[in-house]
Amino acid sequence: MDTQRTAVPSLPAQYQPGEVEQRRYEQWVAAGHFRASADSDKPPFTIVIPPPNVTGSLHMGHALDHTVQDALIRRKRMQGFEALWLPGMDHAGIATQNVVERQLAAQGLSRHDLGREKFVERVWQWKAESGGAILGQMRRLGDSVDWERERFTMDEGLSRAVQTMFKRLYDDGLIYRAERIINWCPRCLTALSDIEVEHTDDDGELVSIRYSDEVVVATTRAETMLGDTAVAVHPEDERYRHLIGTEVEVPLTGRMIPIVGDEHVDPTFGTGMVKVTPAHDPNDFEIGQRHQLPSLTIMDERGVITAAGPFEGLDRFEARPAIVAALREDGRIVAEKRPYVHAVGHCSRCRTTVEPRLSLQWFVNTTPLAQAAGDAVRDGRVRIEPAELAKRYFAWVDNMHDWCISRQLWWGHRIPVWYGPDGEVVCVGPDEQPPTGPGWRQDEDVLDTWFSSGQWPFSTLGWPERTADLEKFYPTSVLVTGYDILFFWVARMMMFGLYVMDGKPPFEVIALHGMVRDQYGKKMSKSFGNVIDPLDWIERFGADATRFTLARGANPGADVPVSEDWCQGSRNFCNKLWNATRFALINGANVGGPLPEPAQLSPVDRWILSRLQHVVAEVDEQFEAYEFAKICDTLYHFAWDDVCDWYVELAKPVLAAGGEPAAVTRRVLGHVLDQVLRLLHPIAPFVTDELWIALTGRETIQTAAWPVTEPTLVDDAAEAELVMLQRVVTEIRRFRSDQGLRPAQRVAARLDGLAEARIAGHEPLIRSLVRLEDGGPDFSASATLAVAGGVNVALDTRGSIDLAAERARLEKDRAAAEKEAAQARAKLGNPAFVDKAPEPVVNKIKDRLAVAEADLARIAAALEALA
RNA sequence: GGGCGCGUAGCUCAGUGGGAGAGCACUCGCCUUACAAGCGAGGGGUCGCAGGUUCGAAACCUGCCGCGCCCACCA
Repeated sequence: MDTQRTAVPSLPAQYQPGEVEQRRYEQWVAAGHFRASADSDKPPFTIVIPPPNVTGSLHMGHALDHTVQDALIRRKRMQGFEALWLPGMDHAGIATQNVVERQLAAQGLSRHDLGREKFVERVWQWKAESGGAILGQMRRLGDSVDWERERFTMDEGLSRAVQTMFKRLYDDGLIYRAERIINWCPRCLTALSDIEVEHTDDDGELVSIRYSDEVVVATTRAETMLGDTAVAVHPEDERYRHLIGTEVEVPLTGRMIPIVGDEHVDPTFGTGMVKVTPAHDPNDFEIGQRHQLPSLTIMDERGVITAAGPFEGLDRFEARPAIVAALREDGRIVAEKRPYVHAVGHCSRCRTTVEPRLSLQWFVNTTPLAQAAGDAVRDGRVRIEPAELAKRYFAWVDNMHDWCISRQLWWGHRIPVWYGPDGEVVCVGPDEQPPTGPGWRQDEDVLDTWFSSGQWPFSTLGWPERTADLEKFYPTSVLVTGYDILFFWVARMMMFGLYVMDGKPPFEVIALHGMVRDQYGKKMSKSFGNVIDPLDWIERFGADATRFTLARGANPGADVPVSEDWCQGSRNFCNKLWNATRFALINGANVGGPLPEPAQLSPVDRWILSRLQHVVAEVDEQFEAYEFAKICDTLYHFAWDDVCDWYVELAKPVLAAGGEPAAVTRRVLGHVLDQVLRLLHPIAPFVTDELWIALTGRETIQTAAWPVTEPTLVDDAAEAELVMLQRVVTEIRRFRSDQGLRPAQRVAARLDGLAEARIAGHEPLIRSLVRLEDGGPDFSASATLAVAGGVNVALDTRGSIDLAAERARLEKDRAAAEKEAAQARAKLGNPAFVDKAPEPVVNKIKDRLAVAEADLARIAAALEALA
């Protein structure tokens, strides 16, 4: 049995993660453990990383996202899958361009000073510097990504995918160019899609302006009146119906505009009259369309008034008060309300107030694509975890507006459309030559960054080519990301994937996690000063502790609160594993060969092996349900409570006694630790690998098989026996604690009733754990303690027992038992309960009553013995 | 304005119809030869409020109060 015993390496008493982590990670990469091959016979398991913004650095949210993905990948790898975790980064068009523009601004330059070509070159330079930092952070986290497949959304291959996708959508009539009111950022000087606009409730000022005696309109944006081309009223509004078809003069401009009737107007709001500015408001634009109103653009792309007159050249926010002042002077202002809180859109990248602007842009007609994206989830081909979040997904895809994809930026994929001298428009595919000749020019704009990241699950695998990778690894298995980009990114990938991959959705499961928050549930923000850098934790507590802390808080779809205290707890847990393994090594734990025959196993061995089977089954279920918090909880308690606090403590006397029982225990201990380390490896890869190698002498835990349950090892009797043993031990310890008996102090005692409690065989163990010694033949008790399961302990402490304290304790226990018994009797005395409750429930109550009554009897006997 | 969700121990959260749980924090006692980043014991909750359904509600229904998030073109 001891032949495979490993040499005892000298592990230090405390786990030092820093040294271990760097050494191990380089070994893992060098050994090629993270590489996946399309040629493999193993079934594929694929995750593509949500590509981080190339200019950013990884924050706690990434650490959470990566921990979850790495855990899934590592487990599948151990389960024998060809597991591919594909890394990469996103060029993040507008965000990246803004960063570089800010750098230029610090030198007093603008992108126009450099010109398009030089500017883009400059962004590539910045990408090279910044991207490297992210890759380094991923290594520190322990991400087992296939580095040979790292991709970037602006790579040649991915750019080819973008062009192919554009061309295909264009040819199918799903991409079109139109003049529309779009969200415009006057600072970034580009169009924004709906999702790039964030609404906040801002203070404004609502003024009512008298256009004529009968016409009074309200507005928060007085400056737009320079572009008014109508006033609208509800067609059914009795007050104003007679005005429809007449004209009114716009103050300050002298322009005559018609009054039209339009259903959009809410007669109950304000005066029930609306000024209509088709070029500067999306609603007004629609009203304009319906009534063939002209659109008067009164502002340039920077938000500066261009309408001729006294306000020309003023910024929109200067023009507003100036116009209000001028109107007031004219006596045109009839009412003012301020502050007036209303929703205002801001550029999500720079916070500038968005200006609705009439302009010519490219759009994707999302109607058929969004329909398919919704159906794939509705019909179960794609599962959203947690399922409740599917409602949000549907709310989005079922109400999707057409997607504005052109951006007036330089950093990104240029729109592959050429315009000819005679108004020709040619969309050019990746293998086609763009038209040449005088007068031809390419569209200046680039595509929305989500247009390329939306193709990530297949473009990274080689699409549009039908590569071996694409065949093997698409569709991907699970997409792990925060619920915050369910709309931005996930819905786009669904639309594109279904569209070009023969209706195959890009992933089987969408596993959503929440946002990382601080220990009070507050959002982490720089201004609040509660941001935690994952690298700081990795350095102080280790990557495993950081990962465990995040995973431990990760309930599906829910936000994840973290704090340094909790990370410290995780670090302590890693150290606990470390020391448990140290104990095992010192005591010659054996990890080779089959487990001993059942007949050789002690009840304690059978108990821990049985518990292990439950744990393996639970962890598997929890993994399948993405219940990371529960995985951590299960393993934490099994490793710490069952293995360390009970099994190891119970094993000590056995190991000390030596002989065959000790050999059996060494084998069981080795097995249990081996399995626990495997189960924990996906979450805490470093410490488990280090310990497993020390324990087994083998190369790495990464390729060790994932534990499977062994039903023959489930042993209910042994579990019941240990529960009783634990209760008795705990009760005796409580007595010792209550009595202030020093842990080292031995007490003479006689244990009565162990046979009735079916733990007679454990008497030596119990005595050893709670330091009770045999009183010998002339034993005479000075006190009696009633403990669980019919066990009484007769003690002789030579007069040092505080009888009053013990009596008080027993009285308290009796009160509790009486309450319990009374409750049970009341239930059983209720005919409705006995009649209607299911039988197991009734039996349970009967059992409970029996136990309570037995407890009462024991307590009474003990009290009598005290007296 | 529309939609979704939450309110359980001091803090953060599990628990979805039958004995109120975990981690951290707290109290007491211990350096018991794996671990003081540890060991043992303990205290602490009318499960937001009010009704209802049920033999039985923290859980299911209704209303109210409080909080959060997402979406949104009421000037």
